[in-house]
Amino acid sequence: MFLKFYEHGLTYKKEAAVNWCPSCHTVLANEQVVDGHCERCETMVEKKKLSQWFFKITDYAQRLLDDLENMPGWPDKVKIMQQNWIGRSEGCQFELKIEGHDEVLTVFTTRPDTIFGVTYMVLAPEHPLVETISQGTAQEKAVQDFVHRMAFVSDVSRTSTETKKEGVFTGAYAINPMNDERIPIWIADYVLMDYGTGAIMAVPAHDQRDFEFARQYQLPIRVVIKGEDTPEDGELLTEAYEGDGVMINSGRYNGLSVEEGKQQISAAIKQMGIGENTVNYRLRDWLISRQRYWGAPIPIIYCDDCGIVPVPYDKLPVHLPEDIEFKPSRESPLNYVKEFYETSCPQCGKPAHRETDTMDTFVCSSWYFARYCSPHSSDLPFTREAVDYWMPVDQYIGGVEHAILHLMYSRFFVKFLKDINMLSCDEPFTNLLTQGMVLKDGAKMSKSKGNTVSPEEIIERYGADTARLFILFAAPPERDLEWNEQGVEGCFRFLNRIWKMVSTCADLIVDVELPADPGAYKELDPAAKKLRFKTHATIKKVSEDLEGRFSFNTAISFIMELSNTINAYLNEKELDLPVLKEAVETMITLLNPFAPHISEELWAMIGHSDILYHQPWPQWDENALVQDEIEMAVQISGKVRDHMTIPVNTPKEEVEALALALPRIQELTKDKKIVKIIVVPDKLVNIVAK
RNA sequence: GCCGGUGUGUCGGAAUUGGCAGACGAGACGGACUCAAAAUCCGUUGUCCGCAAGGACGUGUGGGUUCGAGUCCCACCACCGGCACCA
Repeated sequence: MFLKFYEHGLTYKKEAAVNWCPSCHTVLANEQVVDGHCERCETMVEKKKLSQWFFKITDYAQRLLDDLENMPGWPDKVKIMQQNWIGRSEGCQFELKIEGHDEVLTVFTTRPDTIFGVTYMVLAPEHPLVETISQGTAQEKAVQDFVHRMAFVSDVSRTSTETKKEGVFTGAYAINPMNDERIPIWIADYVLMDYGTGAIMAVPAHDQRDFEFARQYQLPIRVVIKGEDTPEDGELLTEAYEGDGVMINSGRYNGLSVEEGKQQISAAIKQMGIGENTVNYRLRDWLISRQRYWGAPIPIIYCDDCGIVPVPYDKLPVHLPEDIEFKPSRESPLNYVKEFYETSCPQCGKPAHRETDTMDTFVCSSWYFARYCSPHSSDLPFTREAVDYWMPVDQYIGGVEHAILHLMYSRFFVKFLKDINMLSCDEPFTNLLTQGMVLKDGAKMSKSKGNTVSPEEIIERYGADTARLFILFAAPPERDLEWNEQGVEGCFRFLNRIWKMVSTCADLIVDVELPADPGAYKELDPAAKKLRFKTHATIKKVSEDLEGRFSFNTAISFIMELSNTINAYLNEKELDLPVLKEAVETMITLLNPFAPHISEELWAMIGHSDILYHQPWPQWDENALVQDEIEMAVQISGKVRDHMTIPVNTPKEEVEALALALPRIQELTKDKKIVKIIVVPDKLVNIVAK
């Protein structure tokens, strides 16, 4: 995989200030840094300049974004998180001349309409022009000090909105291409080198960050967009005005709206040949090097003569040495394994050395599902035929914590694999369910918090069926679930009740033959008919809840209801044994996915010698769901006042008449005028009376 | 700050399309069984008024649409999650 990306120019090595976790002793991708802390061990990450391997995921930014539109099977939450992470923004990139220098300064802005409001420029401290333009000015020393200091400030504190912005004048000036004004060039911590061009035009009147900086360093603030009640004098502003309005102080563009201004000024910039409309993404390339032992080796050899040489395909895979020693330095032990490290150059044959960094484990998890489709393929990672048959995955289940890690990396991989013709789907996972976590005392179970519940203990005490039943019953799958001992107890009791109930009636039904033709159930006494209705209503509800809805908790509650109904039926004087048997069998069968062990036992107990798991899922009989009579609610002006039991499909007029004839309704409406009557067939009737 | 999501009894949660809110489970209370306890079984359990029949109120708050709103619309509050100096 790595070589494929490499061949297509999507893998590159570059020196950059990267995220370094001092505790894990490795670098991390942007996605693995949460609030400035390491995703794994929560240590504060540092910045370190290192030469590292990257995957060019940014080349796929637009497609990763666009295709989210066609993924109805994914939760919006996850799609929005990916959208934000990719962070597309449209704007205009253009060049400015620097007074007294040949170099030009390139900036990116989403607000070209505010170009007449530029009162200073800002470069990131790491910007390559910083040294050149400050050289020989009175500011040179101050600039050097500032740049030096910034190199040691962590990204977290630098990019925090809380910390005060800091900057220093470079001594140089740029020329505003629209009005030839001289604009001082500053450097400041609030501009980031790795976004856009690392340089901005500052418009303090219409950008809050620029506004704060300008106020702090007494830089001028010029209003160029007039909102409804905003002052025209920048000195009177209390905060930047970022809303819509009419352009002012902008020469021949005065009077235009923000939208018109954006278009016309970027058109002018393009015409002048100094810039064009561009799109920027917040998404950065994926840093995949790791200084860990565990991980796929990066198949690269460094040769003094040939440089970077990929390991040839016939020498793959590169195996990790197993005879290794972990040193307390926590450096990757691969650096000390000569047999691994030392090798020869595949091109010239001279002694060379291997890359000792390994790949981020997310690389491997980005395509394992394709490998799963053809696990036995030995010469290829997977065969085209197998992936085309199985992929994409119909239903994927995982935690939300992977929303912008695994789930985006995998999408990137699949798109690339499609591009190089290794598979033919656009997306890896058609439907996604983000399941919740199991919590104890309101927190994620973890050893360090000491709030774990050991599965062995639960299984020992209640059995695996109870544990499974509780987990599925306590909350819908996408929600977090609080582990509750009493709830577990409740599920255990439920299974015990069923066991007892089936035990007591097994003798009654064990030899009963169920009629093959459902028509045989026609003549039933009311109690039996009710039970049969419940049986089939339960089949329907449980089937519907499992299919697509994944509503396991409600499915289980319906089975509990059926069990309660059967239990009540057993008190009847006359039992209809086929109906009873059908109900009991159905209950056991529906319970099978949730409590496989006990349901198999019960299945055997009522006389079956085959395995329940092999039985087909029960089908409901629509005829059993047809009721003769139905209870309707009778409302007066939206409030339920009475009920009546009437035949189903009673015509509207009759329902109205019956409702009005009820003594209670007569009583309550006798002094009132009936305005109108609404009948919802077989549900309720609402009499509007004044 | 921006963008999402959620808000229902004592608790976990139902209510799938605007149609009887609180299914199912837990907890609590009362009763049966027991010398007693546990387990089990039966009953009650949204709040308030009432001996009762019944009534009033009730899905975060305030308003709106509708014969009818937990569900739709507007504003606000609280909590959770994501992003956060991205120009």
